[in-house]
Amino acid sequence: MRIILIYLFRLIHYNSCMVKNSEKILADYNVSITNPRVFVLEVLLENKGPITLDELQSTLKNKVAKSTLYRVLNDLKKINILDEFTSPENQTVVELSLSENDHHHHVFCTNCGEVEDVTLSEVFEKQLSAEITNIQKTSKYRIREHTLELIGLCSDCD
Amino acid sequence: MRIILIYLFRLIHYNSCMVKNSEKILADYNVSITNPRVFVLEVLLENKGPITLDELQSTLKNKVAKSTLYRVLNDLKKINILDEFTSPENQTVVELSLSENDHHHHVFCTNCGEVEDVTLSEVFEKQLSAEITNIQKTSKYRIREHTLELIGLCSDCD
DNA sequence: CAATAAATGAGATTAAGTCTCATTTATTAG
DNA sequence: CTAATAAATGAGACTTAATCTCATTTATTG
Repeated sequence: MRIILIYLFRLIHYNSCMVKNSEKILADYNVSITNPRVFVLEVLLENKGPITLDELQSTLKNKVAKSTLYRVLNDLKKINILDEFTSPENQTVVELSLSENDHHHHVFCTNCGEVEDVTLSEVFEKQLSAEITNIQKTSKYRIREHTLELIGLCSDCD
Repeated sequence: MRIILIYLFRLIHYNSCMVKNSEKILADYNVSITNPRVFVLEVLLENKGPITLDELQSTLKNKVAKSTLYRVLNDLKKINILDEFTSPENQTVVELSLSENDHHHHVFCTNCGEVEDVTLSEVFEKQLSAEITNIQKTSKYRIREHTLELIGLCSDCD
């Protein structure tokens, strides 16, 4: 019983923190605090990492209308705290990017579609920058960004 | 006049080669040789590199029905000579991959949507393999493939 | 060349994402 | 706090890329 109470307490505490965070984020970016925005942000914060739109939608089913979900995601993209990309299996994936300096990449499971963040070593990112500098010398492109996608199987599907 | 004739000769020669190549490819893969398949392959061969579906479609307009174009592309994917991917601007891009050993990457123009192939230096691909090996040690994913996307502006849009 | 199987074209269908508009919710001035 | 105004939402219509259906055409095989 005691364990259950502790668990419940933690759960409530945890969730209220998420709500607080969500509201703070919206306030910080001068975006009005509304239920749908808080709900979406909560899920994105709790998830901690990239999430497929399918998963996001089914999590929020009956809480946020489809049109509103897409609108909220576009709001978050506009204030530059949401990344959106397409998986190799053509699923739309979405991820909060709250801090400037969290450059990272993604690894995809080709079977179940799960995605996770991957951070490359500093040494390697430097090697990569050097390579890009070299490529620019002979390329007609001015390169501003890069993304490395790793593709494989997660332990569940392997 | 002579120059024009030489040009025309080259053009005809070039095009007939493409047709030949297209038919040979289809024959090699035991796929029956039909007009739509030859038309699509010709465009992909002439283009020499990645091409957006929009561009492919407008090039083939009135020659191949939309449903057939998609079917032919799926045929080529099935025999494993066509790669398909999505650009950062959400355009579908398609590219022939005829030889096994032409591992390469892509650079995208965020303005006009143009895409080109990029080949990384051998040294850097080795550094990349090493980094992936390291990542695997602590990751729950078994990594089978990787793609590096470079994003920027082409000289026309810069 | 005839019979059979495969591929095509035209348009219907599906599903992700956007748009519209009447209603609800948030913000602001008093 | 309340009324007036502005912004956001929900429900469902609309758009568009991609797939599917089926009658017709084209390729293949005997």
